[in-house]
Amino acid sequence: MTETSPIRTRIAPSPTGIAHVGTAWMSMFDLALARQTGGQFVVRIEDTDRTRFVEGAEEKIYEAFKWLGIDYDEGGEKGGPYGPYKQSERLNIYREYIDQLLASGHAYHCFCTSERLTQMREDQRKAGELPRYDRLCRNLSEAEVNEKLNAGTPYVVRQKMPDEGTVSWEDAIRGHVEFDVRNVDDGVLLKSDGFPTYHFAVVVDDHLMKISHVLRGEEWISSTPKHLLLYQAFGWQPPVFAHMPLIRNADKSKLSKRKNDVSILSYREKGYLPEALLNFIALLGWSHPSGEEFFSFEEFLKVMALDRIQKTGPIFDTKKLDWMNGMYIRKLPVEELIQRLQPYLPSDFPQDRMQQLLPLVLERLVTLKDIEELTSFFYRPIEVDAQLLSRKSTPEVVTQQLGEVINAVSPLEDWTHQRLEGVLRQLQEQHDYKKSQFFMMIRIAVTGREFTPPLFETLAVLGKQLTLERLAAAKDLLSTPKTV
RNA sequence: GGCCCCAUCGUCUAGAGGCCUAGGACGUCAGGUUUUCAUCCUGGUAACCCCGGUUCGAAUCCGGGUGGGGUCACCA
Repeated sequence: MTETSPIRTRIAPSPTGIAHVGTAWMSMFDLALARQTGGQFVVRIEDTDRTRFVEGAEEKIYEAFKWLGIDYDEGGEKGGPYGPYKQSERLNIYREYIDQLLASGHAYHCFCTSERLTQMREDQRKAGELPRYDRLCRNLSEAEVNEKLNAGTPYVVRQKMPDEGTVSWEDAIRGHVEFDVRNVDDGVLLKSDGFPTYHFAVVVDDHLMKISHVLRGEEWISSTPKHLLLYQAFGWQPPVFAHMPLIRNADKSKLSKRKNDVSILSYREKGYLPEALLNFIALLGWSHPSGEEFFSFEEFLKVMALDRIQKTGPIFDTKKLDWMNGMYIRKLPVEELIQRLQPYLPSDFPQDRMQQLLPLVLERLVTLKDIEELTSFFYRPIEVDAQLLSRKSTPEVVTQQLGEVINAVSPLEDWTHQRLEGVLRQLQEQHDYKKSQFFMMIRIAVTGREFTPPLFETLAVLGKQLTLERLAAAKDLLSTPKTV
């Protein structure tokens, strides 16, 4: 079997926008195959569409890979022995191979204008036929072709499909797949601007870069016959194809940025840990042989095998990612967590109190970014809603209770949560106050919120001075007679 | 519409003929712990698309339906 020989894989992103989670997902599998066999994982930039090129998109991809820890071997910013790894820099190479195809009769010049093609498709649509090139230029004589060429007529080069027969391959994920060539169009190989189309460039590059296994989305299945026919025309050995399922939106359509957040870097911005994201997407369409759900990227690279990849397209539902991220955060050693938290801390965050604050909110963090929202009342002025404060009682009672609380805690010498708890519980029991009302009142008075970390610890960390100030302010808030 | 791919709880999945009265995880619901939220613990809810066939036996194999998806560009 081929398992023992080194596998060379590649990811071929187009710099047309954001770094896509699908790219990272596919790359994980590519990397695993390469690592397991001592092969290489290559990054090739497919920038043959000048109209969709986005400045900076390529850099985003490298940045995303770096953040995730997806370490490729060749291409990208690293270069390598089969470069250039950017298609726009390989134009002369494609030209050379196009000429080869033209000479061998596997391709032909087409001078049809886009207007004619549009009209042709329109007519076909009206006639109920399937839209495809009518092969008008396929039988142009050499003289006719030369004449047009000499006249400088714009042209494209098309692939000459066989008239009949079938093309098939053994897909590593789907098994035997077969197409009738009569369903394959005479597609464009070289565009009029001199750039190759994806279909042509991908075949030439994969061959020249010695890619042995092509992992790509299911969306490419229907164009694989074109690619296979090109390999045949060149007399090249095609790679193993493995068509992965398509990740989907909730409505089952192909994952899109319109319906989902598919930007890798935006997950970083939102405070997700790269290891959590990686673990989460590894579980899409694949499962660990042991049934484990939590495993490191290293572990994944070791145990991944194509035969555990599902054929059905998984829906990208990040609910589980939220849960997983929280779990990963809580498993991090405190010192490391503090380091990871740094980029998400607001400028006014009291770094010197991190050791006190973190334990209070640790189990409430879903993302790293939550740290700000969860701790802000410790170091920023609060706003207390009078209505909320006396919601479960009356302003009079609350005013009185707050007074008692102030009297009870004011004398405290050691401001610890144990002492605070002792004093306040005693007060509550002494008057037989309803716990939920009494403690919630204090909570709202000193934090302005209903949901906070445990009350006594919160008070302890808040400090005596600030606690008393806020209690007094809350009391004033209610006792100040409202003038109508 | 042609061609192609696919089909297990709401979601991610286990399952490669009997171990399945279909397992796990997330979510959700209920309860416990608790001064709130969260964490944690316990329990519940919930699926093999349909119809044939093969077989002693089918979630698993075959066929047909149905459903969903992809693709039909000088985009990838």
